[in-house]
Amino acid sequence: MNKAEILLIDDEPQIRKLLDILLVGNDYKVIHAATAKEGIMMAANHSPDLILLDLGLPDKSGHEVLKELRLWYTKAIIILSVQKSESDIITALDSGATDYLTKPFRTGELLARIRSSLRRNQTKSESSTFVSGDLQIDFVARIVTVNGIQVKLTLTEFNLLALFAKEEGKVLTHQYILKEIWGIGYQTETQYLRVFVAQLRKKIEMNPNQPFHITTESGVGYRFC
Amino acid sequence: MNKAEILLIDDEPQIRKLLDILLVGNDYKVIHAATAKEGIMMAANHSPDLILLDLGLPDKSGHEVLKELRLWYTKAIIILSVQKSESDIITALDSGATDYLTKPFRTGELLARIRSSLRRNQTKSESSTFVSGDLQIDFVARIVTVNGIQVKLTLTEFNLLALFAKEEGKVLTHQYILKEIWGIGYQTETQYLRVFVAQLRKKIEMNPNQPFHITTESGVGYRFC
DNA sequence: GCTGATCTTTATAAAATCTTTATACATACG
DNA sequence: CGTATGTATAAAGATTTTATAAAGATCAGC
Repeated sequence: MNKAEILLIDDEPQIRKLLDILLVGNDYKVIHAATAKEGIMMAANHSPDLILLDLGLPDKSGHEVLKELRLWYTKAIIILSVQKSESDIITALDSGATDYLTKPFRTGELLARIRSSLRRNQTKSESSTFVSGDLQIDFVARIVTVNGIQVKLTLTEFNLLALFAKEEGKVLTHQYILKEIWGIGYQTETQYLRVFVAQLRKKIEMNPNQPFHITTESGVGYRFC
Repeated sequence: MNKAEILLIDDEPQIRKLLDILLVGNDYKVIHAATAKEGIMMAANHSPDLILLDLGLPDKSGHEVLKELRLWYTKAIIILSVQKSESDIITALDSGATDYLTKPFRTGELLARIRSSLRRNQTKSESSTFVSGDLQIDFVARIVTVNGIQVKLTLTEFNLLALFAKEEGKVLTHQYILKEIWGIGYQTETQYLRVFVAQLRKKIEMNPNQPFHITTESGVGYRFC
């Protein structure tokens, strides 16, 4: 599981510092922006998993920033603000804020609300994908694409590729692969493996004669990268 | 658009009365429960769009109620509580609460947070209609049209198609589909599935011999797109 | 109980996939 | 160079999986 990336838009350096320590300490990846303009730009470039937005920015009203972000940004936006007026809260929530916390906030509560927001993001699209160069594997949907073009794999071909991807970089012995894909008792049928590796290469390698993803480790097995 | 239905679980009659007036006045349909037991039962029977849950119930801890509800209830649950201790808030949010408001709360803010939660519900769950090329499915009215022409589906056929549409793009295994449509214990009856897929294709595919919407993933299951 | 609709079960042909065989290529080593 | 070992690939054969029709069973409404 990768770290969730949080974009922090706040003009006060002390607050940014404080939150940075808090969030990094809780295993999030944090990126910073000090102004509205910078914040929107970073949101567009990084597409973070969650945005913490201070309403009191120097160059633009936080409500405007929120509206602008919501034109395209669909993940969680939590508002942090010294403003605790009801109208501010209502405006922000109705503009698409996920949550609204007033400063000073309790750090434990902030973390819990971040977890809650991230959790809801996730359930929406839980496609665990693997990417390596031109190759992309979606394990849940069982879709494999090469340069964006979908490739049709049979059951065994897909299982084999998924095994390779899970053990990326390692050398997998013939015996190990045969045991995992075909089961115990097939560990001497290396010819099966050769046939299926050849078929896989034909489907996923740009140039099957000089395989890039699945390389042969003669006498041992295969390596995927 | 139908009125959203809100289940209010609170033992204090005055609060229920107050909230009822507020919510009905804002065009929600409201149902009441005074105890944890009653609340869970009503949630199961009515499947409301949102639950307002008071933590201070007489018969069971609110945290327990929350956990019990979250075993199956996936829509929004907003906690109302006089407890403003941080640990209560954290526990509730981590148990799956959508939001947490401390009493006394401001009515405008409550309404805004309700709107926010309901909005998220909607985008998350499927919109009431699904469109893909020539095919259109109205989940509420249970009507399916192909090129604007209404198609008559039986109960099981419709359930199957709805399941496919909900999980668009993914491969659904035979077992999963059988469990969802026929229930646990039918997971080996793949022949049922084949028969119904063939019937569905005959009804919704332009060219049933070369199916476009429901494709076969041999040895695994089916994919809808 | 009858009727019509739907679901379940059976039978069989067709398609897809997996297994096996055959053969060619590559590399290392005496 | 010739042989041995390991590998790649095509293609034929065997097996599994799937599509479809159609017969039998079940159920609700009249």
